[in-house]
Amino acid sequence: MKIKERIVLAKVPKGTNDILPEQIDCWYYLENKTREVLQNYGYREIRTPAFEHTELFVRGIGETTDIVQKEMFTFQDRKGRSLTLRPEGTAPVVRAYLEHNLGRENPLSKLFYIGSMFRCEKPQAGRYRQFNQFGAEAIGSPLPVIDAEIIAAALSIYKQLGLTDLKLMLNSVGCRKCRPQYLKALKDYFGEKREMLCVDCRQRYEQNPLRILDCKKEKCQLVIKKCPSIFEYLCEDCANHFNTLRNCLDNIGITYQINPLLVRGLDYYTKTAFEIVAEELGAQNAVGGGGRYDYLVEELGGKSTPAVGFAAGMERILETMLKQGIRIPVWDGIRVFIAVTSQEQVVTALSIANQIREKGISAEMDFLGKSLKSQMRTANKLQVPYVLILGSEELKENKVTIKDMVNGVQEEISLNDILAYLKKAYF
RNA sequence: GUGGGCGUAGCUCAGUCCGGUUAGAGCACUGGAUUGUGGCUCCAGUGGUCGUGGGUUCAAAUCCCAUCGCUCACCCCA
Repeated sequence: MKIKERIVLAKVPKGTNDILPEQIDCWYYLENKTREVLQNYGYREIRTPAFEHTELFVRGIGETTDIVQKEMFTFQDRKGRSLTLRPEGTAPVVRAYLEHNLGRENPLSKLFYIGSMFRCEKPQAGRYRQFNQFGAEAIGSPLPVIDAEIIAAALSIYKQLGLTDLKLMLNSVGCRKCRPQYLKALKDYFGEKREMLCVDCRQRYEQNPLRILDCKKEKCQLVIKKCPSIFEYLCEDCANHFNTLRNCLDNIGITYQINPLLVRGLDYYTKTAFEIVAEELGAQNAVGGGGRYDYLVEELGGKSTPAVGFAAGMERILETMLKQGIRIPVWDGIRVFIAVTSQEQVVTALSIANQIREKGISAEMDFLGKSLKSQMRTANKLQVPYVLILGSEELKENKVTIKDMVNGVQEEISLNDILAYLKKAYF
């Protein structure tokens, strides 16, 4: 094959990554801890397809959101139906909840997922086109105590992973009743000062004034600083919800920072909105976030059902773990290497290797016809604690040499004693 | 979509400013250092159209133009 062709063929698409064997232990560790913690909190795993009908996301996430407007991987199937690779996990979970009537079995469904999400953005640090998230959704309860629980579950995962110095940011974005009034107040406020806002914010002013609060531009910040606070406009229900949530969090020892400017990019949030940030990460510093979405189930065709959820970015978590120097347990590696002194013994070697493997001990041998010296080098590179050396002399007497690679000592043992010897070494 | 930085061996990079032997180093990889034995050391070897295309020149990794890729930031998010 020509070099030029190889350059294109042997290259991942932009914004995607291979996870190589040397990195896989991190992923196992993260996934296992996540499952463990979420199951302890009573959440059950659900797996939904990697793609859905486009309409699900348009309706669920919101037409005016950046995700829907410019970040979705949308394509047509052969019959012209529009499908989209899932850009987030909540809408698919709610879809599955409705499709399988999970609410009928159980008035409260506690579900979690782990999987890849897809967004067609320009990649940068901590942002990829295919990335992995885990998340949890509690569908069916309007009570603030479930908000507190799901926040606690998220924080517990980070804690179990050994992460420190994470900040929980908390806000309420109101509901159908009170948010329109706040939006009107924002419009009134920003309307007078429109000249001082950036181009993007003038656009946001028309589409979704709440988003202006998120703008990081200095001149906008000056205006935002003095804008009306959401907390002056929350209705009684929302205010009570928020206060009770705070009370719950205080009581279980979770510290948080109230940030009235915290606005999430998905339209479905109501009442509680939160974000968990790690300062190490720089520009893309959110390792997780979530909130309540009391209208989403209804929006997707179900009956009115309150719900709350969160999602976390797994690449960002691993990145933070790396920056915080957290050690991750790795695979033990191969325990026994079977070396041969000549090719006549390879079949015997294969047979012995399989016997060892069937007892649950990992074993490896040479498949390249290498010299004994070179096999020993391979064994050493694998950091194998024991090497079995099959020599013609010993085999005549049904014996093999077993070498302890740590202290370099070797002895001859009978073929029948191999398993007993290894078992003694490992159990 | 907008801007900045960077593309030389599998990896980390030197060489580029100021054009001039056959493009280098370390690590990694392969083999060897007396019969069938790893690590340390020593020796040798494999590996590069210097991202790609064009231009200037007697001569280009080096200068100019274009293009692609990577990366960081903005926007937004995980």
